[in-house]
This record gives sequence, C-alpha cells and structure tokens, in this order.
Amino acid sequence: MQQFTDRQIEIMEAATNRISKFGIQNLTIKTLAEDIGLSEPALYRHFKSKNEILWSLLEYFKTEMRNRIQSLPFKTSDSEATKLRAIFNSQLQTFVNKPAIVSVIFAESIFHYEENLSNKVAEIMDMMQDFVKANIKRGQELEQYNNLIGASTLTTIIIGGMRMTVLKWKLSGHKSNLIKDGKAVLEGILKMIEK
Amino acid sequence: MQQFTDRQIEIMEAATNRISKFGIQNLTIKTLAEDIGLSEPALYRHFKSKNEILWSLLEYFKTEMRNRIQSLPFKTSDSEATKLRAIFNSQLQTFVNKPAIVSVIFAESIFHYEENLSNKVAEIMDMMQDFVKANIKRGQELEQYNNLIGASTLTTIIIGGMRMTVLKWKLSGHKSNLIKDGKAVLEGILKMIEK
DNA sequence: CAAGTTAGTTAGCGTTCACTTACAAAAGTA
DNA sequence: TACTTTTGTAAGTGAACGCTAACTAACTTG
Repeated sequence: MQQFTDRQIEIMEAATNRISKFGIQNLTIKTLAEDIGLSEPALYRHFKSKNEILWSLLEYFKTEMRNRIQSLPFKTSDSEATKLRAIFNSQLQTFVNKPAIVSVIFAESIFHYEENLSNKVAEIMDMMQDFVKANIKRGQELEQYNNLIGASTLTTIIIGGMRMTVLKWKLSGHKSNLIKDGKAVLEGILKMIEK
Repeated sequence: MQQFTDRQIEIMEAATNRISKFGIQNLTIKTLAEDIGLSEPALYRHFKSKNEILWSLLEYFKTEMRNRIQSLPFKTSDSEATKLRAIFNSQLQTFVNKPAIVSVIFAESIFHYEENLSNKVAEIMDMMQDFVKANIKRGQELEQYNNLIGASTLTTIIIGGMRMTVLKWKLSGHKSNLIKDGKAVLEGILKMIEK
C-alpha cells in the first residue's frame, strides 16, 4: 500500500532538487521533464498539475517526518532533554542527507501565492512545533526544565534557533557543519533551562 | 542629497506592498504599473530593469536600517541589555509600521535565482547579526552577561528567536502582537544570560 | 523663443509559461 | 491472439512575461 508510484516519487525528488539548486522560479514543467528524461506531457500522466506536484512533495515529506519522529526508540527512562536531542538529531541528519528538502520546507514565502501550498508548509512547521512544545511542557511538569520562561516562548526560541542554524548552513552552501552547529545551539539552550 | 527620487521611492514601496500581499510571483511590471497608475514603459524611465527595482528596494531598506540603529540615543550608562532591547524594539516597531518590508527582508529564498538580490538580502541579515554579536561580546567582557554560551551561538539563538516571532506574526496575518511576543522572547533570553 | 530634457503614452516584439490534443508503442490480461 | 490500459511522444494552444520602438506633451534653460 504505497501512497505514490515510483515515477511520482522520481518526479517529486527531481522537483525538490531543481528548487534547491536554482530556486522555485526555475522549476518549470520543461526543465523538470528534461531532468528526468521525459517529455512535458508525460509528467501530466502522473500529476494533474504543477501545483499537485508541489503539494504532493510537501505531503510526502510531512508523512515521512511524522513517521520518523514518532518511531524514534525512546526508553521510558529517557529524560526529556534526551528525547529532544534525539528529535533534532534525527531532523538534522535528514537535512544533511537530503539538503534539497530544506529549500522547500523552510521557504514559507515561495508558495505565498498558492494557498494550498503555503498551508502545507505551515502544517509541517506546526507539527515540529507541537513535538517541541509537548517536550517542553512535560519537562517543566517533571521539573527537569526550569520555569524561567513559558513553554510557548521557549518553543519559539528553540525552533527559531534551529531554523536559523539551518538557514546559515544553507547560505554557506552546505559548507558549515550543520550537525555540530545545531548541537551547539540545542546544548546551549538546554544548559540554560535544565535544572 | 537624496539617493532616490520621489517617483522611485513610490515605485519601490508599491513593489514591496505587492510582494507582501500577493507574493513575488505576482509582482510584474504590469501589476506594478497599474498600482501606481502609470503605463509599463513609464517604470523604465525610473529603473532600467525589474531586477534594479528589487535591488534598489533592498538597498533602500538596508541604509534606512543602519542609520536608524546607529542613531539610537544610547547613554554611556546604559547596560548592554538595555541597548539590545532598544535595537530590537526599534526593529519591531519598523516592522509593525511597514509590515510589507518583512516579506522582502525575511525571504532569502525568493531571490535565490538572482545572485545580486540574494546577496543584498544576506547583507541585511549580516548587518543585524553584527549589531547583536557586538552587543553580546561587550556584555560578556563587561560581565553583564554570563559565559554559558559562546557569542556566536548566542547570537544565532537571539536572531533566530526573533525571526521566528516575526514569521509567526506574518503567518497570523499580523494578528498576533509582534511587539509583545518579541519582547517575551528577548526578555526570556536575557533572563537566562544576565548575571 | 528655440533647443533640449523629462516623463509619459500606445502598440507590439520575442520568449516562455502551464497545459492540451491526437496519436503510438508497450504491457498486462482474456 | 485480440483487447484494454498504461505510459509515452510531437506539435501546438492562449496567456503572460520583461522589455523596446516610436512618438508626444510639458517643462527648463541659454
């Protein structure tokens, strides 16, 4: 029971790579078809519009992300900080393995003009936010984190700090060390909030 | 000695508003000309290309931002935290007064395909980063801030947290309280680093 | 007041866009 | 083997794009 065919996945990955390398402006049906080695109408055999390609691509990553995070092997003895480290580590590893994804996921504004696309991007952001906020709340209730800052604000700071790190990595042409820099940010924040 | 003519500023502001409301995809010479009530070729009397309109717009804001921050009325008795509050307060106020700017400044990816434009956006980000990093370093040297985290990482966290707050405000359709939320983030971080 | 400049117009250029039509080869199935 | 479905193609559509050519009215200046 697969949600997408092999060809569809091939198209979505080619689209992601195009966007990552040359920006959304350069993603046209023509360039996309050339990347895969097909004609333009062939793409319309697999998706009914360009919009649907982008929507599917976001949906595909959203599902992958939720499954991956939800199946992280947590032990009941793990502290909330340990869990948070695991979540972000998994996320950063995914970005390093497939840097092109970042260009799509972190670009709220590129889909500004297409409501269903910007909604999908917002959904992905919200999901990550919910994971982090739940962690903070449990950590504060269990008194593993201090209560200097409210859970909402703290979530904003953590996600903001991580996003900023990813953005810098992207702007450096993936030459900075994302895993190391991301860890530094998370450990820094944890150092300030762990009891 | 003005860098831009009135008409040029009118065009740049109209462009900013277009991008903010409908995204970069909807900014065409035609829509822009209609917004101002001129014909398309008239725009080419004031800028030699669409690219130059966007570049000028970024340059215009960059200059405004540097002048504004550099002329903040600091007293020698002000603590570094006080200065940092003033910098961000000034920045957030600017965004509230002209929300359209945010769409342009915070959108690294929309100009991905035009090197001179993405460079300008990077310049603006670097400038803000330098202001914050300098503040953190002085604060740590003067022992007003603790040394739990290095200045670079801390700068990433602060800028990241603020950017995230602005992004949320934008995604809420400017309905959240940017000033209040921004203050909460900054005060939260200061609470953790102030000695 | 003649000459030049500034700031605007209408009309249209060549190109690219997402998408469609009509047809053909291959693959699966009876 | 005959029929159907799937997956591909070449050729072309109308609309939209950035930008230009050719022209003009109003102002400025020696």
